[in-house]
Amino acid sequence: MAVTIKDVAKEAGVVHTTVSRALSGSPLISLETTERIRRIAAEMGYRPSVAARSLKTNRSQVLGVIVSNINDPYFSNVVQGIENLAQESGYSLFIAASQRDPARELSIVQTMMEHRVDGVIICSSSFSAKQGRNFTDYGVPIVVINNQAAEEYRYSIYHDDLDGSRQVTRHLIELGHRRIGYLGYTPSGRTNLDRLTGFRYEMEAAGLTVDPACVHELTDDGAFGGLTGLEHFLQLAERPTALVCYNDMLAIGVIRGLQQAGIRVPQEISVAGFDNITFSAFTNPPLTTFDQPKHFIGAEATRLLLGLLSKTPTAETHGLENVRILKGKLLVRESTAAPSTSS
Amino acid sequence: MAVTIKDVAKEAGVVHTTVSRALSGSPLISLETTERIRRIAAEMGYRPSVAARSLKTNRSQVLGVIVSNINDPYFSNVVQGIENLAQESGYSLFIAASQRDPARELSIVQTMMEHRVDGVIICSSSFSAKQGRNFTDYGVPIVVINNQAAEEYRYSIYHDDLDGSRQVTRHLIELGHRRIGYLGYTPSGRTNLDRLTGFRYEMEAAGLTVDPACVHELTDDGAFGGLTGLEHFLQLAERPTALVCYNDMLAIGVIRGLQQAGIRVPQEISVAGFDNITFSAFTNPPLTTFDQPKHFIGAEATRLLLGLLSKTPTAETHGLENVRILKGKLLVRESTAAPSTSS
DNA sequence: CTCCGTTTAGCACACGTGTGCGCTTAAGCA
DNA sequence: TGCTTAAGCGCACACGTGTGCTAAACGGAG
Repeated sequence: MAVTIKDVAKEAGVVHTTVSRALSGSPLISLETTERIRRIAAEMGYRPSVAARSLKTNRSQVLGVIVSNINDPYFSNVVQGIENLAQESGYSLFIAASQRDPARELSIVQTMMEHRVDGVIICSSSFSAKQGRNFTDYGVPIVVINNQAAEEYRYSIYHDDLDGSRQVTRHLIELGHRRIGYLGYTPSGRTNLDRLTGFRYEMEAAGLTVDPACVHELTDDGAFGGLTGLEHFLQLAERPTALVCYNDMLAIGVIRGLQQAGIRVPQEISVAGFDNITFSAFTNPPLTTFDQPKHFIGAEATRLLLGLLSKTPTAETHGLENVRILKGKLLVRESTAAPSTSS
Repeated sequence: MAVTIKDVAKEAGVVHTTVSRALSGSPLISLETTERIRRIAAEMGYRPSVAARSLKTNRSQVLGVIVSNINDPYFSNVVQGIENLAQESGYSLFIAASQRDPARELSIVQTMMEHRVDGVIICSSSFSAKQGRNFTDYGVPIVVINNQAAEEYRYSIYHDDLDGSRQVTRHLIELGHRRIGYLGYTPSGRTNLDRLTGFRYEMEAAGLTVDPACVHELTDDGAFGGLTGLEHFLQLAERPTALVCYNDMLAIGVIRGLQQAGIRVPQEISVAGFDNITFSAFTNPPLTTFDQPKHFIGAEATRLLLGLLSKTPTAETHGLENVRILKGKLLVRESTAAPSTSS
């Protein structure tokens, strides 16, 4: 079908071996022959078959990327970071969405194994560690991003959610809020836990108590989750004057819900998000949030993975940081303000 | 490294061909042998090498997906539709972002050719037709989604932008608007042109003239583009009372800009978007837009491509629709209303 | 008991590429 | 001229899988 190395060889009047060496720049072939063969190969539009090559070399030049959901502004930012670096380095990307469905996770792992991906980046907080083990058992290196099963994996990139959540909470406290609520999302596991812990930590540090009724957790992320989550807080006899949300999508839903209820943000209630997705700069009012370096996280994960690949499997991976924790920064916009004095 | 078909054969005490036939369910092998071999293969955790297989069969079980930008809510919706169907059908996805950069487009095409993808879905309005020809020249089928170079490709899925834009415009006219502006995005080519044409068509049908100053086009999409685009309209001596935006992202930027300028939406000016991305239900006010069936578009493109693959290349592709035009529906929310009587 | 048909499994080769090793040719030197 | 050496290139094989053809085993019929 396509033009092979043998076709090029025939055209150049040499054997395919010589072509192979010429294209890879082997010193065994004279410079002029190399030049000539390369020219002919280019003219014929020769493209090596990765399939055949990977059969010999055991390298597919493909990285697997597993996300929960492609259609999520947070992940697509991270994936873009991965893609940029991978493409520069000559790697292609298999992207698959697990949808947090175990059957689908299994299917993804099997397919990626069959394709002999060189490495995997798991960018899904809830991906089962058992499935991950399938990769490592076969010598396929894995880097995880913000995964809940921290200890199960050797190489990982994390965002310092605890620190971030503390900064957000402290910001609200410094504005004068005393009764602050937290709206969480349990399926993300550790990530949610860290953010909740940061919230609690800072509240206690300020000598404030956290009313159990002021911590509400959902199993639905996304803006619609924010709408339903808000109802809980509105029903409270004593409403909080500020809300810390697990992520921006929830916060966006909360703000929308408050507007529908005729409650002004931030005059009557302050709302803070987390992640800084593109849209959070365009809500009304613009959302105060914590800017997570999403693109950079993706790039760092890729860099770590490529580093693992360049070493021989047996060599000591000394010098590579196995776990990196990245920090973001607080982004104060207009959805947070001092509480009204009347309360 | 991994367990091969020969390892299984040795374990089962047969030759590798027998294993190959047993796994593919060939009638040449007795039922009991087949069962036994399958059990052993499963126990050993055997996973066939797609690389080796595709060498023989010339099928890689991989589809290439090319988008302009992964980090775009419109595309990620479409890609999710593609991914769902592809995974069901046992295909994996190579996803690459062109970033509207010709050098990067070339690199993507070459890489995908090297991996011998079975088919390609181009979901980037501006992808160069010259690059596309590279695929078809080598017999790799292509399906394009909303591409600007309609005629260059044989198989394509389109959204009826002309119809959609007419519906949006008519909606505004019926509300009583007479002076309506259009904010476009030229790099998307045909898509933008269709939406502009639909706008003009409906204006003329209502006997309204389109002031050239009321048509403004950008080379930057995204919400920030909306902010800068709005400035043009605010500087006009006679401002339009309604704005039709090329997409939701622009509209979101426009709404934000209007709020910053202290102009009320929709009381003083109505704003409409296009695409119905998730976020447009959560702007303030919620955005009137045209709901494009993004997920379905992706699924249809995949279905078309899989259909092409199931036929032999020489067979007549009779019965397959080469071009499908899908329709969406108008979604009236709260960012549009009758113009104030004072104007 | 032999012959033939049927079922089952093995042999050999091919796909496109990379690599160790050996062969040919020319040049250098005595 | 004959020998050594190096340069340049080809031969053969391997990677893991699929397929056409062939060989063996078995059973039934004459």
